[in-house]
Amino acid sequence: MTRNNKQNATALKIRTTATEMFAEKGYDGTIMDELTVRSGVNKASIYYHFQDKSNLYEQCLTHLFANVADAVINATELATPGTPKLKAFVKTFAKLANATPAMPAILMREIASGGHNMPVTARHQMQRLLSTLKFILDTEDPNPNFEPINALTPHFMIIGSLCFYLTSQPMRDRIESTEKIDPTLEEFTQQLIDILQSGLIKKTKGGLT
Amino acid sequence: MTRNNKQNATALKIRTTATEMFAEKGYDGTIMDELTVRSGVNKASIYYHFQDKSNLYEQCLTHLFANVADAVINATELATPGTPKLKAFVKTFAKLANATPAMPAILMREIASGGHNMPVTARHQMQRLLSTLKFILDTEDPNPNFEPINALTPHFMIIGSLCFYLTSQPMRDRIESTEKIDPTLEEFTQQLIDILQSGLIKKTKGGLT
DNA sequence: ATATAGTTTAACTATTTAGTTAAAAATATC
DNA sequence: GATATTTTTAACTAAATAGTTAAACTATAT
Repeated sequence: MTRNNKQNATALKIRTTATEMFAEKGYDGTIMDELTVRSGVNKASIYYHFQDKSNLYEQCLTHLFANVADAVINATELATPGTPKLKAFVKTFAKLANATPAMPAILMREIASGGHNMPVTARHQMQRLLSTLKFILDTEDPNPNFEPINALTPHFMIIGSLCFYLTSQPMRDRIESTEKIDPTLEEFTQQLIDILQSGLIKKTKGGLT
Repeated sequence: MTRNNKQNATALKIRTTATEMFAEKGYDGTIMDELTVRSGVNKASIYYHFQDKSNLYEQCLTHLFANVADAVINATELATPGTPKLKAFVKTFAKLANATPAMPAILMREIASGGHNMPVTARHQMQRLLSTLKFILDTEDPNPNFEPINALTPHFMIIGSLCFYLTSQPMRDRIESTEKIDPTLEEFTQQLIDILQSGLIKKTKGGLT
């Protein structure tokens, strides 16, 4: 293992563990001494690689959100006529959020606190996602005739519901004792897609009051 | 002002300010000394009325969530044939969450951290909301023929999207410089209702893939 | 008016926590 | 393989923060 690899390994270990902890306990709830224990990296090493806690947080968030938007946007662009873009959008976001549970947790905390500690880069990624959804709904391809609508509503219906579903899973698991009634992520995602597609598509007969 | 009134006034002032702060900064981000400044109540008075920070937090959350479920459930029960229950559910929750912005913020933080510091009473209120929505979708009155679906999906579509919309408002206000494109809460709520009603209603022709 | 219980106050204490230091160890460069 | 550079280490410091104390104040009942 070369020095560069080792440096990368240490810094990566710090960032990975820190991201987990920030997601679990929030910025203020994350204690640097606990990070040294959980990461197995000495405190001064942390401060060597990342100048201070706030910088560490910033780097964690930047890395965390960096690939999400790319992956989702990429997946929607690859969507073939047989695979509607909206479906690709939802499915890819769901898959990524599930694989990286720190992302929805930190996103929820950050939004709840007005995004005051959210790095601009991270915020930009979320805005890119919204723009992409807006484009999908406007160009209505390959699904014809989406009703004109402000994209913010379906956007938050997707992001919001999936973040709530995923982050509430441990809580729900603790509650349900007798019957296992909750939908799986796949079921949840499919229902979400179905409702959105039926709800967004141009209707000949008007909806209910 | 009697002594009892004064006691109530002080305790109420503490709880109100603390709830605001917990919503803004989270549990660990809320500093007791800052609470004394913002509430104008001496520190020892806080510890007199509430034994410690964790107890104060518990009481804040209990009070915060206590009336939300009641109000929403009450509104759905009062829904007349002309006012669908689903619409009443969404509109009432939206109204309450908007009037009490601490509620969605704290809910998001708590769910993000696995609900480990959420008082059972507060959690029960959220479960009551879910049960109510489940009942609405099952009894399909006065809207006929809701497609059988696990209520968790529309539940999180409602709660999740509204929490995201409301708590992200300060963040969005900071960004948008040129054009004011975001929907108002009323518009957002109406779109949400429309999509859900169209998406949940029993379809003769099957939806898209 | 006074005794009593409830309430508020300013100053204090103990602990936790972010961040530092200087030396040792590992690694690269010559 | 000696020398310079980067990285890691344990012990330390300064500041922030939760919680305490004992005295002063207030309202109410006797």
